[in-house]
Amino acid sequence: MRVRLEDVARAAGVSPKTVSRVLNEEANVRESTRERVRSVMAALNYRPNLPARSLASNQSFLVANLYDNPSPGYVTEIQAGVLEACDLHRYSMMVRPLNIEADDFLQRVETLILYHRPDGLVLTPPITDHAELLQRLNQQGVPYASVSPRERAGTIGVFMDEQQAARDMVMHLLALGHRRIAHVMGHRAHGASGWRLDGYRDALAAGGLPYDSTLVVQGDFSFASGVAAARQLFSLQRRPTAIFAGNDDMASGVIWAAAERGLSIPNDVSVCGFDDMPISRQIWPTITTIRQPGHEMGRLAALQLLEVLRGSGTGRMVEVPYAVQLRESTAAPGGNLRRG
Amino acid sequence: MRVRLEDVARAAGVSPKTVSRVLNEEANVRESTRERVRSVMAALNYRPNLPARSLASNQSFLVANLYDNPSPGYVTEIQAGVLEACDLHRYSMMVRPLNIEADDFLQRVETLILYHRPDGLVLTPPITDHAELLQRLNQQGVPYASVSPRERAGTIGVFMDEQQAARDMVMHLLALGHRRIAHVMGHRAHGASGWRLDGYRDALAAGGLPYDSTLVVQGDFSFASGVAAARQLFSLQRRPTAIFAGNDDMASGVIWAAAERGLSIPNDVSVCGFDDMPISRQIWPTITTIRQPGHEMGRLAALQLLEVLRGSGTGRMVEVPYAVQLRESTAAPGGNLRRG
DNA sequence: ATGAAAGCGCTAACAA
DNA sequence: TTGTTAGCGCTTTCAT
Repeated sequence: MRVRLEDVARAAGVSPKTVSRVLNEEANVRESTRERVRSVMAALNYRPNLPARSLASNQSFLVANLYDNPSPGYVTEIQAGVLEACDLHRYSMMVRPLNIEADDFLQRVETLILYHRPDGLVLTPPITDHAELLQRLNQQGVPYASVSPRERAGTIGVFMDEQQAARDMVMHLLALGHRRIAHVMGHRAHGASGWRLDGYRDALAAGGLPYDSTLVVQGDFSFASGVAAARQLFSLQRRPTAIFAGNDDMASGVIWAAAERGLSIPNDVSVCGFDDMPISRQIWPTITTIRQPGHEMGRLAALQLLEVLRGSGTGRMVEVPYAVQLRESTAAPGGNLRRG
Repeated sequence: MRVRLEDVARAAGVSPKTVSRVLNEEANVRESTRERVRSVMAALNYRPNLPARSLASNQSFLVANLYDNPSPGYVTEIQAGVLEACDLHRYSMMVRPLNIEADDFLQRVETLILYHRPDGLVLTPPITDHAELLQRLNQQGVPYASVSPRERAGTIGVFMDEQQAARDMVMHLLALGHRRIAHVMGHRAHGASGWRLDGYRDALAAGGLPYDSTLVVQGDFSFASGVAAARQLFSLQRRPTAIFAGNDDMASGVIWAAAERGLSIPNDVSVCGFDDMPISRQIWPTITTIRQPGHEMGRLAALQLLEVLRGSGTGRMVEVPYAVQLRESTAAPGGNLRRG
């Protein structure tokens, strides 16, 4: 038979309630008692029964990670970070892919909450910005932490200064001597698309360049949209000498379209992306991009949530640093790339 | 207050046990009663309390998906499939990245099992082949289903005829006229590496070509190992005209190394991969590969497991079909590729 | 600082 | 086919 809390209590010569106190790190236990109980737990290899705890305490010790993101690299990084934080405090994590545009999106989240009763949620973009969902969560008192939400006020979680990062990225292109710089925007539903566009505009302004709307093409963060956008840009009378894509998938699409058209990168066109996903290191040339620490962001967001769940704090909106990752896809206009 | 099973019973004019029977799809309930209870459940928007069910029935309704796989694309596909199957039967899924080579690998799985008490596991390669783990699971009576295990006998889950697929892939190269075909092997710990090598050898034999060990290079399924292997192959006195990489990540590494060396693909060298991961469509040229239906495999493996868990069957080892995906990275030796 | 009693919401075992 | 009783392993509330 499995070791129960009662067995630990008997072996330690205390009441079940005291063992429970130790288990839950509650106050009002003498330090010597606490240690004795702990050592008995270890000796008996005791593991609390999660369902029993949940039933009695009305907590599930469960964090649900909701996402609707086409990038497997991003998703798994965030997941691993959330899991690390959950493990630390012995919470479980469940993951939930969703389709934010489906008719039954809210219904599905509702069912998840009613059925699994997670103590809290970690939201990732674009779910972070679904106004109706957030409103319901607030109404129902379901705690959540957000990764890169559009609206940071009144929310806990984690963010990066994406606008500044995008600005730095484009400043790098300016510093190389580019004057005709295009931008491929991400999906409208994502806050990131706006921030990255704003950073692009900031850099142009800082460089004394006018904003030219023919150089800004709508994409949706997918590889295919990067290809389409690049085809459009390459057909322009005056081709841009550099393209800042809103993420790495689109940047790889741009590079693909360049190859299709016989353009050499970065000789004929410089290309840069955003996120530092694996693909940015796996194509030729490797992509200059912005390093976004996905694992760390998942971990920090979950930690803020857990602070609330455990009553050990209120959680904050934490900022994480980015870094410009220079690789081979950017060079001075007409610059050269070793090619064999 | 939340709706409980007792509330449903009262409203339907039956005993709690009868409601429980309906909930668990047990026999011995008159059809009319069953329907009445169901409609009351729906009317009250009743959701069973999972912890209470677990505590009373000693089941967790939880399936854990264990993996140690460097490919995010593969992992998320499998995950989504497992989740779909779990949803169907109202089981939850938790995911668990692990490091199979860590000293505490077994310890970690043990802790997971003791703490979360999943009713069953879905294993993915290479965890499927960890002899000691399998032995323990069998000892402890923890049910599991495997995706592409090395040893299929006595196991339930899902597999693909990878050897045959690899053979087909290489036969395609032979059909194009290649006679000097290299192979980059995957990680030794993965059964897939062996099957794919065997398929390569089968094809050579079928084509009447000798096996040349200088044309077979050890990799580990990573992009970097593909680069390294290709550098080695490209340095050979007599360069291969085609390279069959053990997966798409390595194939993209080969293509990267070709670009580095100024070799054109498929003009100078044909390259093909395996798995049909997103990267195979996101680089130039797109990669000829074997389509492996990850989502479907995850789904089917989980369904076999759930059959066992729900007592509705014993589960089987299911085979799924593959398909050769012809793309732009393969052509006849000296063949041509449109390049602008 | 510690303990005793009650009960969380469901299902198992048994009874009718 | 349906119902009754007991109890899963823990935490809560309240007492001491």
